[in-house]
Amino acid sequence: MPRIAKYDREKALDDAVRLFWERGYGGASMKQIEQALDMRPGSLYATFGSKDGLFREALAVYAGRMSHSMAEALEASPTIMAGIFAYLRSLTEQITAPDSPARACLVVKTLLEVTADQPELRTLVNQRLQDVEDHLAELFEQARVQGELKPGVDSHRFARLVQAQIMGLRSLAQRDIDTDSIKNLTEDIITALGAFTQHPTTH
Amino acid sequence: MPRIAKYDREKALDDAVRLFWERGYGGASMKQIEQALDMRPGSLYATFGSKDGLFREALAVYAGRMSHSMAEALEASPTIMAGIFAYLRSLTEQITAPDSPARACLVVKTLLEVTADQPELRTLVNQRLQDVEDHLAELFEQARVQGELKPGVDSHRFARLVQAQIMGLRSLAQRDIDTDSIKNLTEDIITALGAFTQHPTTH
DNA sequence: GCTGTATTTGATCGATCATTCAAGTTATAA
DNA sequence: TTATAACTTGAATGATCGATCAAATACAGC
Repeated sequence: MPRIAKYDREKALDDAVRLFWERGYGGASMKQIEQALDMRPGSLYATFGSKDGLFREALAVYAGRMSHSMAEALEASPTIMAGIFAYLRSLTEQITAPDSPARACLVVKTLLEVTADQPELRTLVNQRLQDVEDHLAELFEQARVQGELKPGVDSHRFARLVQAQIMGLRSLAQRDIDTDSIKNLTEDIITALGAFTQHPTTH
Repeated sequence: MPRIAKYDREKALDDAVRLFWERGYGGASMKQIEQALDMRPGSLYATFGSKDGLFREALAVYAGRMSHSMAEALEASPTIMAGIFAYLRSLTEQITAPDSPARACLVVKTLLEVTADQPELRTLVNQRLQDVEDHLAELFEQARVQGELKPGVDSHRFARLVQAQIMGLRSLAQRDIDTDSIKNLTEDIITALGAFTQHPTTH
């Protein structure tokens, strides 16, 4: 059994995430992928099957990191809503970092890029976003029971509102805009969401 | 002086808006443009110069319609904030219409699609979004003076919040999601923005 | 109807797209 | 050391990209 894989799969996927995040699925050519991953076509196709296959794996890595980042913020916070707000602030730090490939979310970029003739990719992206909604909804259901949310707040509906806030924050941050404005926006979003929270426990 | 222009420029641009809105700039090939506009390459290039030129004109038409739609809502409303909320509801109706090419905003789709090697397009899109921010900021400055906004609200900062809300609403609406959820989201966004408004005058 | 010119057509351009694969290289097992 | 299998290389594939242009077409003025 000879020849160990020269290229580190994790390293390659990390480079792929960076490239796809920066340029989008259609905007990243195989030639650019070859350069970014320092792999030749044969190795790429042997390892990932296709550009589509590579993108799927890169998207999974990206989504895993995002959800890990949210989990961290939640663990470090006393309440769920405090954790959500901490996550928004941490996310703002991440995307305003000078080496961030983009500020907008890769999943949302793909959602807005994908067309009807890529049904599998479309389904995949929708599933990722549904998963996030479901995860948020579970959290908010707990928060509701614990009295962190105003009476009558629907957890799934609130989850979609929060998801829309994140999409809006990160899309607006994709504009040529200064960091302070983005941080102010994050604070304003937290304030706006305050319309749905019970106040003693949050902020 | 023979030969009158066979193809109606407005009709052609309308078709171009539909196609670009649905498929994005990179996702629309010249072949598809030829089909959608029922024009052959020579005519297309004689009329619009390039794919880029056609897109710029289509984007201007699109942006003009959006700003017209907002102006309509404002005219029909007693206060500025009521007009903004009416616009959000009208926008929701528009994008959930069965024949809408997409729910997400063409300008935002382009913002998330465009890369560093398209600096003119990037600048163009950023300028459009800055124009919207400036227009909203003027409106909110009026609203502030008229007591529609809570004391201390910064008009430009609030304008960016509202722009982010629209981006978030329309991006989330791009998911495979039912119309009722989108309408609920719109109402929740209006509720959330209530954190910045003086209440007797709005809703 | 004829002439002249603006417009349209459609073949064609070189470049780039994602992908394939035969040949070469390298490391392990015997 | 040799054999073998896994991996890498890079040229080549056909398709499609945006764009060009000579030839055909259609309309206004006479």
